[in-house]
Amino acid sequence: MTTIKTSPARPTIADVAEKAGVSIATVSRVLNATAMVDEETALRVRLAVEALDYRPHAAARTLASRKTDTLGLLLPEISGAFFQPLLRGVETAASEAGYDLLVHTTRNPNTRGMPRRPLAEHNTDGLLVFTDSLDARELSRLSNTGFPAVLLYQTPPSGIDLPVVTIENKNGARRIVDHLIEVHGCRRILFLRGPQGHEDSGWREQGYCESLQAHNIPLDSSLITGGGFNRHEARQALAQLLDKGLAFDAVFAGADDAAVGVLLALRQAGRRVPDEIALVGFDDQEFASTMLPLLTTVRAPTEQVGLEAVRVLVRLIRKQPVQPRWVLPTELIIRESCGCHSH
Amino acid sequence: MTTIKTSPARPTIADVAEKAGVSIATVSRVLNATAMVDEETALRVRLAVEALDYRPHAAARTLASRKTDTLGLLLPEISGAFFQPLLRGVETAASEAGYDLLVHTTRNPNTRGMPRRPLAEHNTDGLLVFTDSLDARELSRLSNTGFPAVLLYQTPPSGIDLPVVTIENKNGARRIVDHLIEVHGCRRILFLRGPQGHEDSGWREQGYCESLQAHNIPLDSSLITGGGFNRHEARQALAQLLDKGLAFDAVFAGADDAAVGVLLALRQAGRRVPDEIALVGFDDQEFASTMLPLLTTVRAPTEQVGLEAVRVLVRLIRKQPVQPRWVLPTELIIRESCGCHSH
DNA sequence: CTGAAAGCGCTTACAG
DNA sequence: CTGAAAGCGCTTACAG
Repeated sequence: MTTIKTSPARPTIADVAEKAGVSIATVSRVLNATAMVDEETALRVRLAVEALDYRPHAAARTLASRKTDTLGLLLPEISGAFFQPLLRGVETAASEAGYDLLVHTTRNPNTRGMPRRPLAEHNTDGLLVFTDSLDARELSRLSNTGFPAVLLYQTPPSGIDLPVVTIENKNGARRIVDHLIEVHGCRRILFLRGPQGHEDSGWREQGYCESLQAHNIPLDSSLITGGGFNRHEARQALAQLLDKGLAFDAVFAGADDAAVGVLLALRQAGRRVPDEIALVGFDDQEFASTMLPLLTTVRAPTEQVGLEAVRVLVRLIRKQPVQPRWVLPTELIIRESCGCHSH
Repeated sequence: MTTIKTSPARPTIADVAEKAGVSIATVSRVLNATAMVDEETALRVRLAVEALDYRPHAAARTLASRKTDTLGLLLPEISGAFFQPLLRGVETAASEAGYDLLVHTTRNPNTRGMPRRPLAEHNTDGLLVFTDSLDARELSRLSNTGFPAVLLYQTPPSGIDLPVVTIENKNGARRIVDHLIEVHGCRRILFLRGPQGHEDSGWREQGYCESLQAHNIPLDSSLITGGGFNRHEARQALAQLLDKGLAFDAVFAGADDAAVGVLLALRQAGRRVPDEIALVGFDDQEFASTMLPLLTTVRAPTEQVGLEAVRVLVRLIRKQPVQPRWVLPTELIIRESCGCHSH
C-alpha cells in the first residue's frame, strides 16, 4: 500500500516576492513580461522563482486576468480512427499558440452534481465544436454572447453567426464517382450514405447525384442506402442488399470505415473486389493504404481541419476578423479497389 | 467577416443571491449540496439560477476550494492508433467519476512565455502519466510532494513511489511464441523489438526468450532485431534482413503496427504469409481483425488500462489506499497469420 | 521602475 | 437553517 504524504505547502507569489525582496506586483511583472522591470531586480526574481520551484497557480491567474490560456474541444467521442488526425491537428496548433487543451466528449453525459456546462466560458478562452456536440440553443447562446467558438464540419443553423471549418465533400464525391464511370465504365453504382442528418453525407450524396446526371445515368433510388458510416452497419446493409439480389457494378461507401464493411460482406458473398465489383470510399483513413485491395478513396484533410480551426479560433480570441467559412480541399486517391493498378 | 459583439457580463453568484433574496453563502450551499438548506429557500435559488442561466466560474471555485475537478493526462502524442482505446478508457472513467480531462502531449513543447508546467498541481487534481512523458526528476517531485499521480506502462524509477498500471507483457509474449513452436513447428522465430528502453518491449523480449528456452531452442541473437514498433521502421528492418538472406520461419513483431510493416516487406519479397512464414503481433489493434491475413496476436487491454488508471487516481485523490502495481491480463488471439484457420 | 491596494468569484469556518 | 467576512493567489489600474 502506498503511504500518503502530506504535501508541503506550495510556494505562492508572496513567497517569491519575499525571497527576492520585492512586491508581488513586481514578481507578476517579470513573470508575465507585462511591464519594464529593472534588469537586476528581474534577475533576483528569477532566482527566487528557481530556488522555490515556483509555478503560478492557474486558477488564481485566470480569476484575476479573465483568461484561461486553454482551448476547449467538444466532440461526440474521443476514440474512433476518424478523430485521430483531427486531434493531432488541434493539439499541435493549440500547443504552438500557447494554449492548453481541454477535451470533453458529449457521449458520456456527466450526471452527477449540478448541471454544469463542462466546457465553456468559465474554463476556456474559446471552443471548438465538432458537429452535433451541442444543440442549437447552446450554439445560439455562444453566438449571442460573443464567446469565441468555431464549428467543425457543421454549417451553423440559420441565425447563428459562428465560423465553420469543413471540407470539400461534394466535389470530392463528384470526382470519385466520375472516375468510376469514366475509367471503369460503371453504371450501377451503389451509394452508402451516413447517419440521418449527417451534413458531410448529404454533400457527398449530392456529389454522387451530380456525377450520375452529368453522365446521363438516371438516378435509381434503390441504389442509395443507409450504411451509418461504420463498418458493422455497412456490412449488414450490404449483406441484405446482396440477399435481395440487387444488381450493381460498384459501391461508393460514404466513409472508408463503411467501405471495410462492404468489403467484408462482398467477400463473404464470394464477390471479388475489384474484379467483379469496384469499391471506393471517402476519408483516406490510415488503413486505406494497408487493406487489401488498397482502397481508392477521397482524401479528407482531417488534420488540416484541426489546425485551421485552432487558427481561426485564436484569431477570434484576439478579436481579429475572421472568414465565416473555411472549406478545405479534398483529393482523389487512386489505388486498387476501383480496378486500377490491380494485379 | 464575422462581427465582434460585446458580451453582456456573465451573472455571478452575487446576482443569483440578490435575485433569490439570500446570501451568496446560501447559494453556494444549494449549488454544492454542502449543507442543509430550507427547501423553499433552495427552490428560490434554483429558480434564480435558471432565470439567469448562471454557471459557476470554474477558476473562482478552484481557487476557493483547492480542487479543480479535472484530471490531467500526459502523453507523448495524442494520435496514433494505440492511444485511441486508451483515451476512450480514460475519458469514460473520468467522466463517470465527475472529472474533466485536460490532455497534454509532450511532443510539442510549448516554448512561449515562462517555463510553465502545463499540467500539474495548479490546474489538476491528479495526473495520469504515460511512459516517457515526464523525466525522473519531475516524477520524483510528484512523488515527494504527495500529489496524486499514476504511471501508465511504466515501472517507476527506484525510490519513486507512484502506482503503475500496465499489462502482462511477458506471459502474453511467452504464450504466442509457444503457439508458434508447438502448433506450427516454428524453430527460427525472428523477434522485432521496440524502441530502446521501451519497457513493454523488454518484457516481451523476455517472454520470447523464455519460450525458446522452455522448448530447448537455442537463442540466436541474429534473430532479434530492432523494428521501432512502427510500420515503416519494421518494414525497412525486415527488407534489410531479407536482403542479407537471413533464414527464419516465423516473425514475432513486438507490436501489431510493426507486423504490418513486416507483412509489407514480406509481400514485396514474394514470401507468402502464413504459408511460407508465420507472422504474429502484439496489441490486437483494430486493424488486426481487418487486414489480410487476419493477424494472430496478443490482445492488450488498452482501454482497461485507461479505465483502471483513472480509478486508481481517483482513489489517490480521495486519499484511499491503493495497490502499487496493477498488471492487466493479456489474451492470445488466434487468427490466420500464424497458419491457423487459413484457407 | 516599483509598491499598496482593490478586485476577480467563489468556499468555508465562525456566529447566531 | 442562514449570513457576514475572511481568504484562495493572482493581475492591474493608480500613485509615486
